[in-house]
Amino acid sequence: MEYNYQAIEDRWQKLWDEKKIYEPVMGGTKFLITVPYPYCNGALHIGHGRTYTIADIFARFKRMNGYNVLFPMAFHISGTPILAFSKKIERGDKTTIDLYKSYMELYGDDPEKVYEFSKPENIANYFANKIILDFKNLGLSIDWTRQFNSGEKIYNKFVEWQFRKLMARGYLKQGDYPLLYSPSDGNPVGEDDIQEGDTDKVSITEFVSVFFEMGEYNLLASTLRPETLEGVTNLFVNPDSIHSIFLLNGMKFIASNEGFNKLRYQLKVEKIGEIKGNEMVGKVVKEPLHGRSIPIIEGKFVDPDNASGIVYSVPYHSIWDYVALKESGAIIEPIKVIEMDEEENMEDIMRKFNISSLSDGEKLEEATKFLYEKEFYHGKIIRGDYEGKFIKEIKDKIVEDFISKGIAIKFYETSRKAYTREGDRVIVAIINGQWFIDYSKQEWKEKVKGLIDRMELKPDPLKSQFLQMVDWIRERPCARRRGLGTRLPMDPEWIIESLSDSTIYTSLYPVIRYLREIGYENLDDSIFDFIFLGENVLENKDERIKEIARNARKEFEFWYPVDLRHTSYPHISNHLTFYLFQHVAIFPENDWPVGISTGGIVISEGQKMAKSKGNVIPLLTVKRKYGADLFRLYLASNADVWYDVDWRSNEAENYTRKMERFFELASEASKVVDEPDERDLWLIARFNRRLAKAKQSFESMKIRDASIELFFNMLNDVRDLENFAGKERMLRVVRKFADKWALSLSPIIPYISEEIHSIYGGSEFASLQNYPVPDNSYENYEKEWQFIESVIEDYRNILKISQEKHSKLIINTAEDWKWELLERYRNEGKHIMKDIDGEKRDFVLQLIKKGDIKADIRNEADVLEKYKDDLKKFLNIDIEINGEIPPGRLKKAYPGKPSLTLS
RNA sequence: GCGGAGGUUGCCGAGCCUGGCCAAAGGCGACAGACUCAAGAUCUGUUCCUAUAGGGGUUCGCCGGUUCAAAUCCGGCCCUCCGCACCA
Repeated sequence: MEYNYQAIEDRWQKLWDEKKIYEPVMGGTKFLITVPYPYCNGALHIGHGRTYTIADIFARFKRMNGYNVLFPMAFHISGTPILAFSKKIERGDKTTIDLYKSYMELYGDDPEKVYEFSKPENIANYFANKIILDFKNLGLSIDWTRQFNSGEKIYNKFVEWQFRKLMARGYLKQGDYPLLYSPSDGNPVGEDDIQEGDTDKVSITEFVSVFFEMGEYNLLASTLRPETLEGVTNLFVNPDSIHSIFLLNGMKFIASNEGFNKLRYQLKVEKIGEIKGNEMVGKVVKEPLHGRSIPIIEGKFVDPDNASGIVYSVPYHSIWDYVALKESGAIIEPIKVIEMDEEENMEDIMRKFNISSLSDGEKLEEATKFLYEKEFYHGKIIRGDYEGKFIKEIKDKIVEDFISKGIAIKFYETSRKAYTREGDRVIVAIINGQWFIDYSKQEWKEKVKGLIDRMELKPDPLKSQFLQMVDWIRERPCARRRGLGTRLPMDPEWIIESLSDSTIYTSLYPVIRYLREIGYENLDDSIFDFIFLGENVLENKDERIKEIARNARKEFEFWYPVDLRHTSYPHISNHLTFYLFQHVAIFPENDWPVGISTGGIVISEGQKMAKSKGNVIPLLTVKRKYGADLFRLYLASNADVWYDVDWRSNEAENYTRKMERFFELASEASKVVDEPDERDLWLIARFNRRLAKAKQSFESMKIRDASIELFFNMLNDVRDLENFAGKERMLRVVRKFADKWALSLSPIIPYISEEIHSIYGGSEFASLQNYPVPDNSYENYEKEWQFIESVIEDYRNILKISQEKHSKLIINTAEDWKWELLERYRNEGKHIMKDIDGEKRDFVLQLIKKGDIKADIRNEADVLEKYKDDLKKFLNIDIEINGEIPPGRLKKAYPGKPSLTLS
């Protein structure tokens, strides 16, 4: 029978669907496994497929081990990307339209319907449906009856409830916060609103703008290195740029016009005049720390469009300043502020980086970075209030001090010059009243740590990574002005941000159908309190709703908490950490998560998948080209769960042949009627040994080990038997365990497993069978075979170095006295060396050196006799057992390793 | 810098926790043979060096240490990758 994966997979998928075998009802020992839901803005690629497949393999294994497994999923649509895409399509953005057309073509839909995507919910629904198809194709044992998406009204109500709880527990707060912003648009902007925003990320840089007094004015000079202020020797002002004079807190300031226009969005300032740069050059200002007078020097290199457009100069520690001063011809003695074990001299740096003038911009940048890193991590301050401190320890404190002393302000600037897709400038604005979740609360952190401590976390390092995260996590902005999602109930101007609205939604899986029954318009906090927290607060509801709620509560209590949440490691530092915090904040302790596992990502042909590289492989392509089973097997066996998988198409081709071989073996064997030859029973022993090992591997999520044992190594064993004993004999043995073999692989390759199981007369689904139990009653046959194998290996070894032609192989087993000594050695240890000598001594010495023997069978000669004909044929040489050989040769014979003589 | 992972024989990648059966699984690649008119696919064998009898030598980032014995344990050093947030 030919292996037609397409037909097999279609058939079983349909049957699973029809019989609803992955839609569990309450009862037995439950196991709830979840994976973070995907964001529905495009076709899924093989990386998404992996995370779900690993979870599915584990779910299937658990199911076959008697657990009542619930594996639900839902869809994420909150946030800005979907909205942004739909806007772009509405605007007619060609790149986006082409991208979405290509998705639609991939799925065989009419690309002209792309214009329906100008409604964001159409994007979300379209891809949610495609994801369902993709995942059904993959053979995931998901209960689709419990799906929902994060844009549903029920979901909104639920998240509102969650945030009111957070508020009541004091975990929400408001404050000011810098954001990327488009002044012409009057709105914050995200990555996808910015030109090249996805490939060249824009972040917010925090400058410190220090006040330098010039008469009644303060010049605002900006720096990224406030710790060097002690070493300031002068200011640089661009003579050609126009500067604004403005009021801030009643004081008069000067900054470049460009700088002032940014500051307007960060602080309350009022422009009262202008002054040109060259009017200031040559004047003197007072530095704020000691009131020293320093000159303003002309600096044409100063970019008025960077921060406040005025800089202060620290020639001892800044290569820019050093070179600029050198060029200006001014005679100024640098002041040293930072000391390092290995001092860097500016002249050396100039040589090292091949800098000759200010026009070497790139090299100057490079040198600046080099110097800064060195000084930041190794430099110690040697002047002023912070003398003796390391910069890395004190930098933040310095900034705070300057601000509280009233000698500086923070100035937020974009990390590079950025423009919106419409071409308008992107700057940084301070948003007032930004909402935060206050993850910095100590008591909260302690509880989370307690939880982490008792959770089952895989792989092991996950625990310390989580603990680290808990220590570091601070306030997190949790709402935005735009995007899809749930409005913040206490301040509906704000929309809850997408990572904050998806932290405890796993609790909806058990009860979503009841909530639908109740209807979103009837949902209020009391119902959620009742269902999720068991608080008895339903008095004034009508009986029907009370009844449904009581059932929901029952189902929630049954399934919750989540036994295992599996995802890829990039989620550790965000989603998973929030997931833990939020559960601790909202739910009683017995509903806190039980286990988390993280896995690697998928790379393609050795490279990270990225749209820009054009090497993203859609899930659908793989399924079509190779089939789901092959893909699953590949994922399972290519790398351990927690390492990255490298998808290589030529290896995938090789898997195709293995799959075919497996299928053909099983189906051909099913037609054989003869009983196996006793000599070949070792293969059954081998299978059972591998099965036992694989089962253990599965338990600890070592899916790779399990798949290699059961699939690849087993196929090799079968091949060995075929080569040794011929196909006919091999098939007779394979028939004996093929069904069990298929079942043992069912978690990994469920479709082919169903097919083989049915060929062998199984009337129930393989997916619902008990996982096969290893049978160790064949052990002895394997020992005998191991012995034969080692003889074959030895023979080949000798053959390699012996170049003469031979027609006969004489095999002599070890003399009895050697077996006796071996027995004594095992019982008494090396002490027996005392009272033996000569040949015996040599023998025991070898034992000590080489360790015990592999194949321990006393009747070696009988076994050899048994396999003699096979060996003859296989090695293509005449064989004699315990024949005449030169006396010295017998010395080579050891228990488990007979002497071989060629003649 | 902080935290995590890792450096293994041409490549990928097991082994390391629980030292000895480890010249080190498996795959890829390469070489040779079988099949074929031929190529491919498939199958078989070889693949650190050396040796015309199963032996010897040198290997598991580098340097030391523990041990009868170390890829595996301990100490130090060098190097690589990942995360460090408001982005799903």
